Amino acid sequence: MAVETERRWRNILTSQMIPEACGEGKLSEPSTARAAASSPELLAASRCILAIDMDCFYAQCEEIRHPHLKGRPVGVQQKMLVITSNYAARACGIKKGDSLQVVREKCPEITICNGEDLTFYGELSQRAFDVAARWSSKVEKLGLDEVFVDVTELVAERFRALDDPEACLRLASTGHEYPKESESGSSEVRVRQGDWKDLDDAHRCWARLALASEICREIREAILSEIGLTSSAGISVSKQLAKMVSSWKKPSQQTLFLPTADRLGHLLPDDLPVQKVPGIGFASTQKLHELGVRTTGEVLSAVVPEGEEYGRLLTEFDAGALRTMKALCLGIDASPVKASGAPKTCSVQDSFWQGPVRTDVQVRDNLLALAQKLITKIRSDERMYGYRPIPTFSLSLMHAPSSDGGAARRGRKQMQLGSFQIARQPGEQGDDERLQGQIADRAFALFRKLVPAEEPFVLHILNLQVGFGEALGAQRRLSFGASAPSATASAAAQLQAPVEDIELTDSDGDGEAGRNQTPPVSTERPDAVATLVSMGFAQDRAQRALAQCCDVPRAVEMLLAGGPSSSPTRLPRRDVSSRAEKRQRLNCPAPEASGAIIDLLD
DNA sequence: TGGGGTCCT
DNA sequence: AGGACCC
Repeated sequence: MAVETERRWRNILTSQMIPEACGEGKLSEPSTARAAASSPELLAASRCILAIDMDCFYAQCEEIRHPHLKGRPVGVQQKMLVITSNYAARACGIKKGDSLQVVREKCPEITICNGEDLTFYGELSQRAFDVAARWSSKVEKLGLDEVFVDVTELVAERFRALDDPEACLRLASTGHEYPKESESGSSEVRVRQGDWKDLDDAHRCWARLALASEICREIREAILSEIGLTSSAGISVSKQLAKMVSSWKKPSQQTLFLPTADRLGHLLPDDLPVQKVPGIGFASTQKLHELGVRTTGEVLSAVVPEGEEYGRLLTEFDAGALRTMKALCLGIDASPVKASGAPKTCSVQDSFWQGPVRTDVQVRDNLLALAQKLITKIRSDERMYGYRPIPTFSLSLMHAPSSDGGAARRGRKQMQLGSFQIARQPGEQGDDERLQGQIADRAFALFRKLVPAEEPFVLHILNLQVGFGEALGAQRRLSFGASAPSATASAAAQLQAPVEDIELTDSDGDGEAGRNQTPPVSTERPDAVATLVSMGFAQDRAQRALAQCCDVPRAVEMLLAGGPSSSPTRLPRRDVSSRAEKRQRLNCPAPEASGAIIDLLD
């Protein structure tokens, strides 16, 4: 390939690499790629990222909850809107935001389910997350129906696990390959592991992505067989590109995006409307449109710092935002897949557009109902993620000053809860009914600060939110993890060493020894509890131990040690994993190299 | 238009 | 506390 193309290619790949090696996850300017850009080791480290998206998630959940609905037209309603529908309903022409009226006209035989309570959706979402977490510790939630999975390490481990350098790999990617019309996988190439080092970086990158596409298929298959959810997915070197191709073929299909040489100048089409780019949202799109900028190509030609249009852009965006936008329009995104841990906030909301709330008594009633929902949700979060302090509480609302006067306004008031505790300790049996009234009292006080007494109002939205603090008892866990490598040491090693250089040795001396000896656990609660009960532990002790430990092995340790104790323990960190966990992941379904990988021909 | 979340300023 | 982004 031409020298210039080659250079750009390296720059682009480098900018999408492992963020720690690239400078704090910040987007890199392609034209100012770092000196490290030419380092072959870094180039070889381009990431493998999956974006997995459940098809019409709420509607699928309703089909699971009510199996007789399966295949018939189903819509999910919130207030007066049908927010989503299954594919049988979409065949009638139903679109995402249609009103209930329109939907009934288009499809009289449709079944409408109320989707205002998200509890069940949240449970299935968590189970899907836990499935993905068996393949990687880096799983990031985006809403209830989407996850990013960074499988870079697993890909590297599977390649390394080929202990016979003469063994042949059959290489073919799984699923579609953007923008090819036919399914890939038909053309295959045999490669010996010993040839690996002779491949150039581009081909290595493609081979790794092809293996990632196979891993993606495994994860989606597990989500389907274990939960019953179909999904669509994208595979590429960044969250952005993976996400953008994930919707190319739907439903229940996946697409691989290879950063091939012929696309390097324009990883994204020049005429792509800006709002299609993830990261450019409603507000930015409005501003760009006012400036006459509608496509990625127009952004790129306008964002040249010496150019005429740049000054106009600077009136609406700051320089940092412009750099980010430029990178996104080039198809460059170095943002890391952040392991989603326990939620940081918990909120409940209700809206009243059709039946306006105008009196203090109505507000009180609604606050009581919201407080009840909030407590229920908090208790659920505590069961799933452990017990954490709850230091802050806030109310936000949208209201109009009077019935027909001014425009809707938003407001928010926060307070510190101090000695008033919503959180419970693991063993504690609090009086949640009294708590409900106390929460409503405080919420009403906050409401008063936003809407003074005697002032007329029409309330449209009420929202209660709590913020979680750090888990207590950070030191307690050290006593459990003595035999495992410490989390911090492992993290430090990863920061200093390229992925390829760590975990090369198997301390058991036998690469096969650990295979399948540990049941896949992760954080899935119902199964985990059942596992512990089947091992002879009492159910309530098992639940409490799991709430504190989050995984079966640690819960077993705790139970054997006489726990769970009444003092809360720190949650295990999701973003570092022990050697045992890694080995387990490596040996996850289908570790065989035979089904792997790529079309090495151009 | 809903009922959730995250991060940045 | 508000605003941006995501679903």
